[in-house]
Amino acid sequence: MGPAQLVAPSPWLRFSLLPILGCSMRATELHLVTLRQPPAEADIASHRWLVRGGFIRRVTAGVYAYLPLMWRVLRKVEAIIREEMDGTGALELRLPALQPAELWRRSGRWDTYTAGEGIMFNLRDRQGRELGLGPTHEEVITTIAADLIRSYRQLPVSFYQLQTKFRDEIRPRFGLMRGREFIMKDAYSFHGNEEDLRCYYRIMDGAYGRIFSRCGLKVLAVQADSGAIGGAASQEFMAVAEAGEDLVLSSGDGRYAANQERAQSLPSPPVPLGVAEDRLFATPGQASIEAVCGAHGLNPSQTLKVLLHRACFAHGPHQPVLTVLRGDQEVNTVKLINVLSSLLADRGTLLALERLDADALNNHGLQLPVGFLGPDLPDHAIEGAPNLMGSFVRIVDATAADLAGFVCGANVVDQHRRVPGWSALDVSFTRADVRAAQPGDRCCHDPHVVLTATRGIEVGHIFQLGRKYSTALEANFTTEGGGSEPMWMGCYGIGVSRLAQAAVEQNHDDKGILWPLSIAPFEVVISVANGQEQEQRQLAEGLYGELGAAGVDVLLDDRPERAGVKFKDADLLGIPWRVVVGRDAAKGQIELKQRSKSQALTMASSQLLGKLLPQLQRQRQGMVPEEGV
RNA sequence: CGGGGCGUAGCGCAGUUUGGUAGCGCGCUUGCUUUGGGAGCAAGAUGUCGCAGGUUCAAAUCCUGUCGCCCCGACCA
Repeated sequence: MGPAQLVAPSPWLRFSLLPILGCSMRATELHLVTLRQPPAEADIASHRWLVRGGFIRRVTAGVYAYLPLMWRVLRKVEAIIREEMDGTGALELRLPALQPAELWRRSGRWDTYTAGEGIMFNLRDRQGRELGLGPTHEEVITTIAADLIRSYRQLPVSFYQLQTKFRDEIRPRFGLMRGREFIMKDAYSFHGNEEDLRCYYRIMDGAYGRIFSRCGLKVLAVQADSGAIGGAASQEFMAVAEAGEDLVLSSGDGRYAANQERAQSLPSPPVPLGVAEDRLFATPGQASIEAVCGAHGLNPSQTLKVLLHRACFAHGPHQPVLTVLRGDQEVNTVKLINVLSSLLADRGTLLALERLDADALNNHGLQLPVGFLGPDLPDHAIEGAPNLMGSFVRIVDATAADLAGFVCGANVVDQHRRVPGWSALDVSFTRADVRAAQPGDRCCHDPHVVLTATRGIEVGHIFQLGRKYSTALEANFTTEGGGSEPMWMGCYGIGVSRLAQAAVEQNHDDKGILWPLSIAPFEVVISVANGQEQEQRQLAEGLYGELGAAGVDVLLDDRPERAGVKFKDADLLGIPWRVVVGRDAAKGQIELKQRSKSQALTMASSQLLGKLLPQLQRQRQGMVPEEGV
């Protein structure tokens, strides 16, 4: 029979009796459900801890419920984002998630996002109208801007929203890292000229740096590919983490960092190969570069690698593509897609690029000497294949094009060929950079510096879109001179829910999460070691009231659990500061401990606020606490 | 979409090969004891064994289909 029952006979009554204490809360009211065992669904640390700590629950593949603890974290992240966005002059609004296909057809993205990548959830309503759930909002905001903005006098303007986004990911994974429904901050800016866009882009760049740093994340800003969204300059913000899905290549001198999709580097020089005359030689069963090199004492850089692809465009037949790289290089499909897109711009959007390996060729009804292909593979080799029309688009990477003599396949099984130079081959190529930069490659800006690899989680991406969408959607404004021009646009995204999980990925140990204070669900937890002791309860209640009144987000762990359980849970939840009210409560003494430290500090309870508040102030501004606490 | 794996209590799992009353640990409920790092004892509750067909006297177990989930790959502001 606890005293609580005397005060509040109905569990609902207590709400009307609650004093207003900021965002403080009692564990008995929080509906805290932690798991002792790691869930089977989770594969990476941050996912495991978020589920074990009772922050999130999976509803279906790639779709999560944010439980009250997580919601507190997300609200704090959002608050930081709002402050920084408002600081750039951006205006918050909220756009619909449900969008008409018509808008996406006007920008030309409906097919890419539904038929092509298939990333947009789409549906027909009862009248047969086609709709999509927004994976991004360029179309809607551009239409609105076109409606609102008439004159250069109204520019520039920037809108942002915090909203649920939908993407039908082929393989959702890692909890909130790659979900099919997630929270995103997206901002869109409109400008009268390109210089103004560039200027605001730099302002956003700065705001992004502050947002991530205030959220306690270690983030690398890297050059990025613009992808399906289009546009010119673009930069990604990568939270450094082993579990990250992206590979970042950066130079030790800090002057260059790029997503591997985009990264450029100097290839290693090839081992020279003098070829006196063009001749065939037998390579029985040697269908790989390694096999040929091993058997004939060659270096891979003395050979050519030939890859076949099938490019599916929105208009026109499927295009066969033949790509040549130096034997020691790998293709970068993102670069290849970009090259093909611009080369065949009249075919519309490139919907898919399928690699034609031996199996795929078989499925297309073709028998080619795979493993023995040469750059001069004749066009008639693919005649009769129902899904491949016309002649090859032939692309040669610079590394291959620059070779004087080389070894390549002879287009005959078990035959390779020594070729004295490209002039010996009677075919023409488009020269392009389609090779993947690799860690260890020399940097373009300084050949003495090599690229190193870091894995990262993309938590933000900013783009200078230019006038792609404003042109397609006729978002024009009247210029000072009285003419009419499409507006210049930028867009700026932050994966809010992903950011929160990235923070966990960067800040955990074997006991649980270590939230950065600025986004922790609570700043302080008061653990009552033994809730049956009158002195402990009273002292804890007093401190709870004081901290709450001082504007601290404090959790009072008043559950009827043993001390060990409360300590384990406090560590699991990752609350940055813990106040233990325990055996010395009768003497008015308490313990103060940081989640990240093993040492606790014993002090009189009257000293707590004086010690703690200045430290909290520092940490809220993104600084580390002083030593000795 | 290709390859692999898994669906049994709230969570983690055994049982499936060889068909025969549905189990273990944690959690949950009640009581007593305990009370500073996930307590002890005792008593208890909880399952359409993912779903639908089929085989059989009998199916968690065998067969067929189907749905869902996880991992690898492909893919991906």
